[in-house]
Amino acid sequence: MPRQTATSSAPASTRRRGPSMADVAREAGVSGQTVSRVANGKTNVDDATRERVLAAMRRVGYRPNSAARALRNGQFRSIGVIISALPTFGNSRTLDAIAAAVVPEGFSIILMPVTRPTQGEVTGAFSTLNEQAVDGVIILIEQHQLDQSEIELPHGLPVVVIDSSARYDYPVVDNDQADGASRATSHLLSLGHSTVWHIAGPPQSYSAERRRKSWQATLERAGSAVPPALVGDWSPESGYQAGLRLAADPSVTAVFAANDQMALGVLRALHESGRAVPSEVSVVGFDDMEESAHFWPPLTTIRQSFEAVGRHAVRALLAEIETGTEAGEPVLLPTELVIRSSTAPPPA
Amino acid sequence: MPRQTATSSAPASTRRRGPSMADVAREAGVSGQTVSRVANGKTNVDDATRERVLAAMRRVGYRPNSAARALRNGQFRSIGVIISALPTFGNSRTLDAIAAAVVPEGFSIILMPVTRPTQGEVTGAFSTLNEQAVDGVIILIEQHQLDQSEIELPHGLPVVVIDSSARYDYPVVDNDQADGASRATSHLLSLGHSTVWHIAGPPQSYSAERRRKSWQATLERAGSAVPPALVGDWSPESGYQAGLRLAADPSVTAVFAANDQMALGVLRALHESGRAVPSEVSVVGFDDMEESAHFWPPLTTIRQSFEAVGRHAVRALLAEIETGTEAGEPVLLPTELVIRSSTAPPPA
DNA sequence: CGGCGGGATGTTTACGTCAACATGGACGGC
DNA sequence: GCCGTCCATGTTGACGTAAACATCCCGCCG
Repeated sequence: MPRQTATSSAPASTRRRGPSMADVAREAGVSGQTVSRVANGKTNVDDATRERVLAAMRRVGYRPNSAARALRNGQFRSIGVIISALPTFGNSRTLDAIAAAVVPEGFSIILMPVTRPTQGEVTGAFSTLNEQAVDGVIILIEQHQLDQSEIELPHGLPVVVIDSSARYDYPVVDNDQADGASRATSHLLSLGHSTVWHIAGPPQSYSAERRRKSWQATLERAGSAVPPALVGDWSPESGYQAGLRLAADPSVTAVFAANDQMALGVLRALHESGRAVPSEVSVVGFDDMEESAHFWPPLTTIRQSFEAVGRHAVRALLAEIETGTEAGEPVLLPTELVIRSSTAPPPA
Repeated sequence: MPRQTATSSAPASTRRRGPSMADVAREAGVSGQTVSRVANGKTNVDDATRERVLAAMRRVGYRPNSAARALRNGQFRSIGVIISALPTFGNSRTLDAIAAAVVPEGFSIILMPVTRPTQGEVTGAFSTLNEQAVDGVIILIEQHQLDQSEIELPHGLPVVVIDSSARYDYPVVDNDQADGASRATSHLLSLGHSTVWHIAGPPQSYSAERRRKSWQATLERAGSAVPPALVGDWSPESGYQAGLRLAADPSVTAVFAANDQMALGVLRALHESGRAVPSEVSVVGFDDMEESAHFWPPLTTIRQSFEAVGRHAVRALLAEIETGTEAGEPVLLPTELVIRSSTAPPPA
C-alpha cells in the first residue's frame, strides 16, 4: 500500500498540531520573524503590521508552542514540586502557596507526587521530571527513610528543600519547629502545670523529631520531669489511642500533641473518659488548622505560616534559577501561639 | 567590546544546557540516531552497542530533553489541572488521586491554580497553560461565577470537568451529590425525626446547590415540612453561626450540614448552647474527612470517594487524548452513609 | 559462488521558535 | 544632493529529537 499523505480529512488518530507562526505569517502576509516579534511584544514593529498579525493570529487560532520555545531558549519556565502526602493539611497549604507565588512570575508547576518517600520513588520522580523538563525543583517530603546523601539529584539543577533539617546541601526553608514546640510547652508550664506530656509524630519525620526534642529541652530547661513521649502517626486515630492511655493516668494534667489532628483524638479520648478539658487536663496542638477553632473545646495551638514557607521557597528557588547561585542561610519562619479554650491552670 | 564567546568557565548567568544526544553519540562513537534508539528502548540495536551507549550516557550524565521530544512528537505527555481552592479537603484529595493515576501512564501534571474562579482567571489559566503545553485538561473548580458558555476553551483540546453539573459540553465526572444528600436526609427521617434542617454551602457552588435540592426533594417525597435552608460557606465558622441559630430553636432535632467542617461548627454551637448530641439533636455531615470519626461525638456523615473521581477523570481524559473521541455519559460515583454517634432518634 | 534478505547503523530532515545578521527604505544634516 | 542612521522587516540557522530513508555487512540458499 502506498504511503498515505495526511490531507484535509485526517483520521481521528492523527495528532493534529495547532497552527504555527508560519501559518500566521502566511495569513498576515509577513515573515515568521515578525510574527515572533508581535508574539513577544517587541516594540520595533509597525502598528499597522502588528494589528494585521494580531488579527491573523485570532483568525487561525494561534497559540505559541511552548515546547519549541523551551527548546529554543533552554528554559522551561516551570518548576517541579516533589511532594508526598499531598492531601495533608500543611502540604496542601504549602503547595497552594507555592503555586500562587510562582504563577505571577510566569512559571508553571509540574507536580511529582511520590507515594512513599523511598529512595527509588524519589529518584524515579527526578528522572521522570528529567533534568530538562524543569528549571528548578522544590522538595516537600515530610518523612524520609533516607539520608540526604542517598538522594541522587541531577547535578546543577537548582533545588530548594522545605524542611528545617540542616542535613541538606540545598537551601532550606521551613517553619521553626523548635520554636513552636517550645512555645507550646512553655505556655503550659507557665499556667502552673508541673510537667507536660507529649504525643509525638512518627520518628521518621524530621519535624516530628524536632518538636519532640524541643519539648524535651524546654522541660529540662525549666527543671521539670520529662515523661516518656508517646508516639503517634499524625492521625486523629493515633491521637485517640494515645489519649486513652493518658486519660487513664490521673497525674496527667497537660498534653502537647505534635499536631492538631492528634490533639483532636486526645480531646475525644478525654471526653469519653470523663475527664474535663481544660479544667482537669489542658491540651495544646500544633498547626492551627481551620477546624481547630471549632473543636470542643476550641483548641489552643501553634500557628505556622505555610503561606510564608511557600513564598520563601519560591523566592529562593527563583533567585537560584536567575543568578545561578544558591541562597545562603536556611530560612526559619517564626510560629505563633494561639490561645483558645483547651488550656487552663491545673486543678488545685 | 567584542562579543564574548562562552567557554569553559561561563559566567553564572549563562544557562548551561545539559549534554544532548550528540554528546553521547560522540562519546560512544556512534550516531545520534543510535543513541535515540537506545534511549527509546528500540530492539534493533546490537547488545554491545547498547551497552556502550548506556555507559556513555552515564558518563556524560545524559537526560533526554523533553522540550525537544515534545516538539518532535507533537505530544507533551502532560495534562493540566485547573484548580481553585486547592487546600480544600476534597480538592486536595482529588488532585492527589489524579496525580497518582496519571504518573503510571507516563504523564505528568501541570498545576494551574486560579485564585478566584472568574472568567478572566480561568481563561488566563488556559492561555498560560497554552494549547500546546498540555495534551489535555482537567477542570476542578468548585464554585463558578460563570456559565459554561462563557468559558472560552481552545478548541480541540481534550477536557474533562469534575462537577456533577450537566451544563457542560465536556465529559463530566463527580460524586453523586444528590444521592449523598438524599441518603443523609433519609437516614434522619428513618430515625423518626419529623423533618431535617439543612445548612447549605454557598449558592455559587454547584455541588452545594445539588445537595440542597436533593435534601428538599427527599423531604417532599417523604411528605415532611421543608424548613428554610440556612446557608454557610463551607467553613466551620459559618457552620457555627448557623448552629447557634438552630440551637436556639427547641423544635430543631435533626440537622444535615452540607459538609463536615460546617457540621463541626454546628457541634460546637450545640455544645455551647447545652444541647446534647445526639440525644436532643442529631447531626449529619458530608465528606467523611479523616477527622470526622474523632469529632465529639463522632460524626455520622456521607463518604465520597475522591480517589475514584480522580481515577475516572484521568481515565476519561486519557481515552480522549488517545482516541480523539469524547467519553459519552457523565460518570456519577455513588456515595456511602457512614453511621457514627451523632445521630439518634429524636427525644420522646 | 553470486545474489538476496534482513538486521544494524548512519544520514537527512522537519518539528516551531527566535537570536543574529542582512536588507532596504525614509529621513536628516551638512 | 550625498551619506550616514535608524527603523521595519526578511533570511538563515540552531536548539535536541526521532521518523523516514539510505547504506552496509553478514549469512544463507539456489
